[in-house]
Amino acid sequence: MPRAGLSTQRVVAEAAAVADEVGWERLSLAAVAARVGVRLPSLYKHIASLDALRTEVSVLGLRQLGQAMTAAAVGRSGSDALVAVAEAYRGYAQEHPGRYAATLAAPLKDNHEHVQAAAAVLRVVEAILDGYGLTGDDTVDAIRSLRALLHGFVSLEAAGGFRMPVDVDRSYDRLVAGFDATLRSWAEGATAP
Amino acid sequence: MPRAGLSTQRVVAEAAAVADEVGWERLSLAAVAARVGVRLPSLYKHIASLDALRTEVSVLGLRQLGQAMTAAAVGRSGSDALVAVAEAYRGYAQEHPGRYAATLAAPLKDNHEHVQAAAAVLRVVEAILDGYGLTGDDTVDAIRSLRALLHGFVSLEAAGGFRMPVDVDRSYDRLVAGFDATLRSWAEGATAP
DNA sequence: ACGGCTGGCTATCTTCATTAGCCTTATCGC
DNA sequence: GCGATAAGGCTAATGAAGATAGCCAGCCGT
Repeated sequence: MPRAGLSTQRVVAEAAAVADEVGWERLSLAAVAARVGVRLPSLYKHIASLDALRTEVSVLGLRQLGQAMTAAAVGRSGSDALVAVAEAYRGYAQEHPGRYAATLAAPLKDNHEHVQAAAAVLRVVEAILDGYGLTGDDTVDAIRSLRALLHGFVSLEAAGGFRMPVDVDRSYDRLVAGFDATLRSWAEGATAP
Repeated sequence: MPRAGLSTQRVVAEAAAVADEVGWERLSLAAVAARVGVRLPSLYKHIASLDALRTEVSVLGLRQLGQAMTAAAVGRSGSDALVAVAEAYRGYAQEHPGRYAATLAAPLKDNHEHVQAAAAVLRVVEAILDGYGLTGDDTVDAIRSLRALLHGFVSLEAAGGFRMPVDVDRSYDRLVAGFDATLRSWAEGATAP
């Protein structure tokens, strides 16, 4: 019996592909095993459990999402950076819906790599908001709001929530532009008095 | 063997309770059967399948969410209505996380009741936005943006995404207030020239 | 009382995650 | 080269869960 030449990396990558194809919630060891051409129990030589595999797919997704966002942010600042990162965020979620869903679904507890990857994403967001001159709790409100905005739009879109015959790209652009204006007003309010 | 006195209504209600307690993704027939005190196959006298049950829980959630939003909106308009409905939306999601998750997860295809319930929610949102004097595609952009905002914040909060030691209520209020301002600016832009 | 529908049940099948244990293939020390 | 050893496949078996078939008791209207 020839060896399949698997590795944890490979299994995680294939699992991510399965998640992208059939949906994060339908990711199963059976599907991964079939895809890589081994019997199901063989996977246990490379992963601890289905839950562990899911966590690793989540980490992979967070890392890739962070990279995409970082790449979009370099060389830009202020509104330009905001728009570019928002675009990259949505683009990643559309290209890799399974991985994207994975980034939200995980425990985030006591997993160093997971915390690291999540922190990297957060850092990009913080860097963008730096350009708006926010202070104190305003920064936290802005981070939360931006994440809510991006995630909300992207996940509703993925769930098929936007059925009206109006350009979805345009709606997204306007949402982001509106938030840009909101951030500016927050900054003004903080520095004015 | 005494009859348990079940009904489709009852099974759906108990399934909703299970979803709220253990999470939408962990809703199982086994858990529902154990909760109502019957054997698993007995449930099939009242529901067609697990998927069908999930759809019905989804409809229940949409209806209740719509009622909560409608109740919050009556007697208010403009910013007041927006803030009140946003509060009701988040409140429902916090009280019934399983049902809330259910409202997003369903197919929405060829199920009349489901479409009806979703339309009721949409109607409340449209009614609120009416007060801002938006026109044409602006209305669609606003609907999508508002849904994205509310859903994004609420689902990130439910996923444990807001860990920083800053008041989450405040962040939500500011996000909603910021969007209120954005809507006003859209309306101005449309009527100005 | 009785015939039929209704709503429980047990038994069985399938799929999937998981564990145990075998056996072959690489690889490393000599 | 060559054998020891670890690693990476496998089959077999267990248990949970969804789904189906078919039995049988209670409740109904006549």
